[in-house]
Amino acid sequence: MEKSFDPRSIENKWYSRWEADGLFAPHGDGAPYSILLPPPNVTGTLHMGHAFQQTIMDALIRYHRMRGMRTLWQGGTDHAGIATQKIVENQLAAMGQTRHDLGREKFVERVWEWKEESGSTITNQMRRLGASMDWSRERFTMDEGLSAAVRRVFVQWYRDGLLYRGKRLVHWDPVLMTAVSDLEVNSEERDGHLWSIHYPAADGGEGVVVATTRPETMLGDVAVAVHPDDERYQSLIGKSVKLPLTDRQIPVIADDYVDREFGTGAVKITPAHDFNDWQIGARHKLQPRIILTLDAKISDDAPVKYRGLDRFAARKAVLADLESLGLLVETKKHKLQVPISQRSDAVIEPMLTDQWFLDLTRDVLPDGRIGGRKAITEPALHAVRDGSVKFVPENWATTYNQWLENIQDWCVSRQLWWGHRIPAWFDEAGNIFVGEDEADARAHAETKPVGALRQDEDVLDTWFSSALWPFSTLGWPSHEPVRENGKIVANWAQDERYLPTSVLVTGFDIIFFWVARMIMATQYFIGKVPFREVYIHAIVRDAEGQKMSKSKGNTIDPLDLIDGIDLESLVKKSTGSLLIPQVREKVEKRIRKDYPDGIAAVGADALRFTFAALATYGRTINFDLKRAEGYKNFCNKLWNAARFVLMNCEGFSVAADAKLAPKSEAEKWILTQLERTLAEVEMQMPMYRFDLLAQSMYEFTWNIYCDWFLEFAKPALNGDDTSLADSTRHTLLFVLEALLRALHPIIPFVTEEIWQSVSPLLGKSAGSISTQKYPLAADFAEFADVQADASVEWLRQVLTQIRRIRSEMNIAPGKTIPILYANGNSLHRALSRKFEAQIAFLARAESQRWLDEKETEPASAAAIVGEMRILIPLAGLIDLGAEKTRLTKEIKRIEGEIAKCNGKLSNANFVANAPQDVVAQEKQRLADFGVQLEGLKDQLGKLG
RNA sequence: GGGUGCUUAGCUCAGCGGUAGAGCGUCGCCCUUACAAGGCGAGGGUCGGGGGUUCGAAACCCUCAGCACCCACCA
Repeated sequence: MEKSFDPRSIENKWYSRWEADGLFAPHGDGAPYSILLPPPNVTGTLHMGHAFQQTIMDALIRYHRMRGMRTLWQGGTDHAGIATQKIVENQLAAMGQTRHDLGREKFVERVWEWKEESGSTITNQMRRLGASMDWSRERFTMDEGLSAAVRRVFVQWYRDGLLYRGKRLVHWDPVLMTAVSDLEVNSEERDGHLWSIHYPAADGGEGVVVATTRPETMLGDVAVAVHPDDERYQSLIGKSVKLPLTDRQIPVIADDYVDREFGTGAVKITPAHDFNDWQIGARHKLQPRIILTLDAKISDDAPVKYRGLDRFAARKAVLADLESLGLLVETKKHKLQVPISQRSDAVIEPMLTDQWFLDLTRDVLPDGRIGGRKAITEPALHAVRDGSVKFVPENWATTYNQWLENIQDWCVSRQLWWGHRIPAWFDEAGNIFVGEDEADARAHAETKPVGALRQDEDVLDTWFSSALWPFSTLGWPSHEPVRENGKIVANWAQDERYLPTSVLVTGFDIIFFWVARMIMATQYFIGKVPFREVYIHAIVRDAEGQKMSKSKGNTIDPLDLIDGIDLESLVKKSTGSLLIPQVREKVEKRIRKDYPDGIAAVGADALRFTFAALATYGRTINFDLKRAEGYKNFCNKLWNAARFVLMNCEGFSVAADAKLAPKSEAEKWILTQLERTLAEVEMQMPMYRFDLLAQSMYEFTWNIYCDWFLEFAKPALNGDDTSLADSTRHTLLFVLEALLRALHPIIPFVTEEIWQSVSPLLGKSAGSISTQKYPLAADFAEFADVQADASVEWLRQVLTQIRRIRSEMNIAPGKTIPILYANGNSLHRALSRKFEAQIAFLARAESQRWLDEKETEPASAAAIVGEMRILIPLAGLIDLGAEKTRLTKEIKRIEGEIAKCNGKLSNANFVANAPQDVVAQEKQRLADFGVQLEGLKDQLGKLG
């Protein structure tokens, strides 16, 4: 083995070998264990959040695979409608083209080309990370099988009366020119104004003053509303007012939606351009007036003067005209919530358009097939309530429930070109025909089509196909095997055993978009929940806690951590896509400050271990490069421990069936510690506590195995007792090999590389460590030895005490010292004899002996372990004053502890009420401290 | 307006009823033949404030303060 661990030289080698050997496909007859990959969008490259999530999934998959389960990690990518279309449109824009220049067919071809490119970038990134996904089953949300599932679902829901088309007010993105769902709209607080406008009465009276934040929409006003009990306006209700800037008169209506305290207590009603006004308009049977075009300009239904003006220009014009008419009563600064499109940052416009909706509020199905209220949402609520689907951490169930309980119908149509074309056709009379294809639509038609049929131009919301991911990827609705390039890639009837999947690993940001919708769709069509557990992980942010985003330039490509990147390349990469010079400058400055030397390569294993260690139950993870560097050192530590073991086992090996027979206390101790660590891992894995799991294994590897056991082994290996040396070799190998298996799910590459060298010495061999069994605590229970554990704990205390004295007394590390023992009992004598070699080696003792009862003690520095005293004679070594100071300080500390113990034990309530073992423990502590204090005081006295 | 979290060492975070912890950073001493990407040792916290429950609270309850995030139609 090389002196230092070099991730680059092993990672590619092992990944291609695993993949070529087909290790990632389901094997064996174990119980199924399956995970669905949340399909990444084909919008470019994976970011740290993906890498984090995929590391967690891969660790789970590898762990359960090694536990002997029939493991499927089903993956693929998502077409990501708007997002992907926008990327390609931006590319066209850079060449001065729009999608309309190409036409729909050519444009979609173009997007497919981009999909291929981005898709392969993504799968390459996943491979570099070590993701052991079953690539033979990779799917894409727009491939043929999945498209068939989309059509089937759409048609079925339509025929069940749950999908309908209607003219409704929807959230409209006037830049992208499409409807979006309410989930795709963010509300942002902006500084705006509240304008008060005077609407004169039609009969020449005073009229009314209305308050609005959107004066331009007054052109579409159809009424003014006041509260029915508002005394100020009683005389106006039922009368008309003149709508300024137009020649129209509109009625004053009464509706208790109006808040009398706000503004003037009178509200203009614009049903076509405001969600609230729409409701009021409907209640009062008012005809909406549309005064905006789809690109948010004033339409031809408004007065000539304003036609064609953009909505913001129109606002200025309207205000100016009102001002000059003396109708603008007041202009006040006002903070308001503005709906912003997540996709384009454009201000959303409520727009009256024809769209398709999934009915999520209807109570009863026409044929009563599912029955009960809310055919789609009720079962989804129920599944979480009765524990069929369990959220981890469980408080996310509250979020999920509240959303579902207040859900609105889902607008599923989008005015885009990239996506699943809606399987609906219109005849020349505007009748709708729905079917999986045109023939099917005709066959199910209730009326005879008038003239030719033409398919709906719109596509489905990208989340529509995502909702079907749990079963569409497994081949549904075809019960025939799905073949691609002659190879069977999925067979529904056979693969149904992978449903429900074992766990969904995802972020809380898509509980509504995706998690809830998968539960709804899968229950509706398959009659099963899609997954038993939903592990909601944290969102990855940068070291300062800022959300990672390309526009901030604080994203990191996981590959740049794995392979490293120099500063100039990093700057170029991070600023390349930034168009605004000021932003680019800022980002560059930040990068030069944060990464003055670029990013050092840490390798995939270290990155993975970092993710595991950061996976707490919290909501955010601040990714810190320093952590990754630390875990790179961890990999190196493991590597070097293995080198040490192999160096000391040259020419040594045992047969596969050779029984381990540990001879020394140290060997029994390390096996006991291993068992304990594995028991912790077994607790933590089902709870998804990767942070604790990583910590347990880190602690065992570094602070137990390396820091202590390897050191204990050295004298044994170099001593005269060859059978002890061989036993030690066996244990070194045995524990290391188990440790490698235990760590493999988190750090697969380095463990594989080392295992290939280590396992043959234990008579094992296999193409890959990943085909080996995961080590369980039970496998090591026979070696657990409480006695040895206690003995070695004693030894560690002795050594720690001596080392501390050496350090505090400034004894040069290389200098050997004489050690005297005093006051011990027969057990201490036995232990000191047993560990003589270890103490000599690890404490650099030139001699060790017990003082006789009557022998006078030389002036010494002393350590107290229980009632035993360890003396290091001062002659020439020790600063007497320093030792006195040290003892005094220690005495003070112990006295403090004793006071605390006494406080508790003298409290009658404590003794009476606390559990017996707690009281006993406290008494023991007091006794121990007492012995120690006595020893320390004695020692201080002896120093004069 | 509803909801969900968070506040513990300089930083990032575990701990969630019985002796305050980890990693990183800091400070000493060491190139000791697995590893200087390392070893040995040290320092550092009235666990956001205030009440309460309890023999005992960082942990449980109440309350206040601050910070996040999510949902929601006040023009």
